[in-house]
Amino acid sequence: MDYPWPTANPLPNDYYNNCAASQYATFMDANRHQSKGLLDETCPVCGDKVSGYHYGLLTCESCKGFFKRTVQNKKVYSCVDQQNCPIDKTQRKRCPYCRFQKCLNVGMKLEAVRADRMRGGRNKFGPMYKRDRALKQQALRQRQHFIQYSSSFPLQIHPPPPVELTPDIKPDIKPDLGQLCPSRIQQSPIYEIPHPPSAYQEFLPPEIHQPPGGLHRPIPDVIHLLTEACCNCESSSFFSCLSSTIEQELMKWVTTCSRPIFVNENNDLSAELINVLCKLTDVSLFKFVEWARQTVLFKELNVEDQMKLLQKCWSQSLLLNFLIRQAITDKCDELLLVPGHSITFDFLNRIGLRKWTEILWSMITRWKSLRADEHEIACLRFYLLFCGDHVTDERVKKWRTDISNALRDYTYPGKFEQMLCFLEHIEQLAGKCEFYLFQRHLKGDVPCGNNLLIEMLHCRIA
DNA sequence: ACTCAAGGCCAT
DNA sequence: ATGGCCTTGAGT
Repeated sequence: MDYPWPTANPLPNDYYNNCAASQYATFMDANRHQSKGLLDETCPVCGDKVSGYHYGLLTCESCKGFFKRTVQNKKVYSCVDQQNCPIDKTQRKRCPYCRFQKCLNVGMKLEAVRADRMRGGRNKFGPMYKRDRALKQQALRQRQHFIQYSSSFPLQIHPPPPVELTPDIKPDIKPDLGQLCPSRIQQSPIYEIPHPPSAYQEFLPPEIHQPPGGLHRPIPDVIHLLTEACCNCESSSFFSCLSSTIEQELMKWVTTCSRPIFVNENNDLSAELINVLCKLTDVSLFKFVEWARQTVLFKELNVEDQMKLLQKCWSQSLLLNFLIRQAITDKCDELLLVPGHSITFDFLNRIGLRKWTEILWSMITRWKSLRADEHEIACLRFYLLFCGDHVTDERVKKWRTDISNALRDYTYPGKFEQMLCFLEHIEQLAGKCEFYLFQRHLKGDVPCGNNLLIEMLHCRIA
């Protein structure tokens, strides 16, 4: 059926029509209405108070009436301006053309207006409303869980302090990754590398004193198995895929923004930077899940158990992978992005990320001091992988015990405890990062495209 | 019997 | 034309 009114839509129609519609509504909802009930929300068209589900989504009473009148009476509007009039509670009457366009753009459904004008009853959207409600409730519960989860940790990742880019640096950020750490910045006398960092000491595991080498015991069979499974998880193909994607994303970002914005007006990571970081995380996450699902032991589990384990460990595993990669590089004053591309800590400090730099630097330093070999790293990877609770398969608990026993037997006395201690710190930091990302997600800073990442943020099990 | 998303009514 | 409130009726 053809409609005479505008149907311009910034997203493909099927984006709204499929189940994505309710997910989108939930996502938008979660952004706008963090701690309120379903009806304490704002209309996606004009921002007025929502009165219920109307024509596909939660809207206010007036936009419901407006949409109904427009469709029923087949009204044709025109815009006297540029067809981009602002629509809010006070100005919604000004331009019906733009108001109706916005109704369509947010996903109000023409087909929910009845041609026969029959009153009462239910339509085909009933199940969608139900599903949407359930998703909102789930999001609300998870958000509350995150808040509890977060408050149980003493450390907070606060926004970094404001650090102005010095005028001589700004024009030098060119669309070339090599330019991210130009030698002039590295040699700048103005900023000191936080060496050693003063903050976040309480966050660190104790100093590790490595005894002389040669204290490892024979390698248990289980460790051989795990080491073999890990040897290709950061293989060249795996890493080059990740590397080129990261490079492309960074390049795209640096070339798109005439001057990259790293922190926003609140001195928090800018939405643009979060956007890039989320894309990188999403790719890393995807690769990690891909590796886990085909790896020894894990692949024997049913999908439900696999999901539970991945939901529990994904952020910790990504952080551990990051630390492992970082330890490979010799430079102690640089953050390795991908092979061949690094950013100096000094540069990160300059762009306002000092607090983040300090945390990462501390973790990297302590990880390096652990001097874990490939067998120990494999054990830690799998130990994290099998740390999830509420798994139906009894073998998971046994595998976890076997791994920790094997690691204890293999390492020299005391190192096993140090490693577990380090994993606890990884868990804390990963939890903080996850919570921070979830908050940014609620603010709408995590782009919809990061499907796996968003799914993980939403599916965190209490 | 109750819910709630449709359409209808009518003061503004 | 708008928008707050009312009526309706299939689904639960």
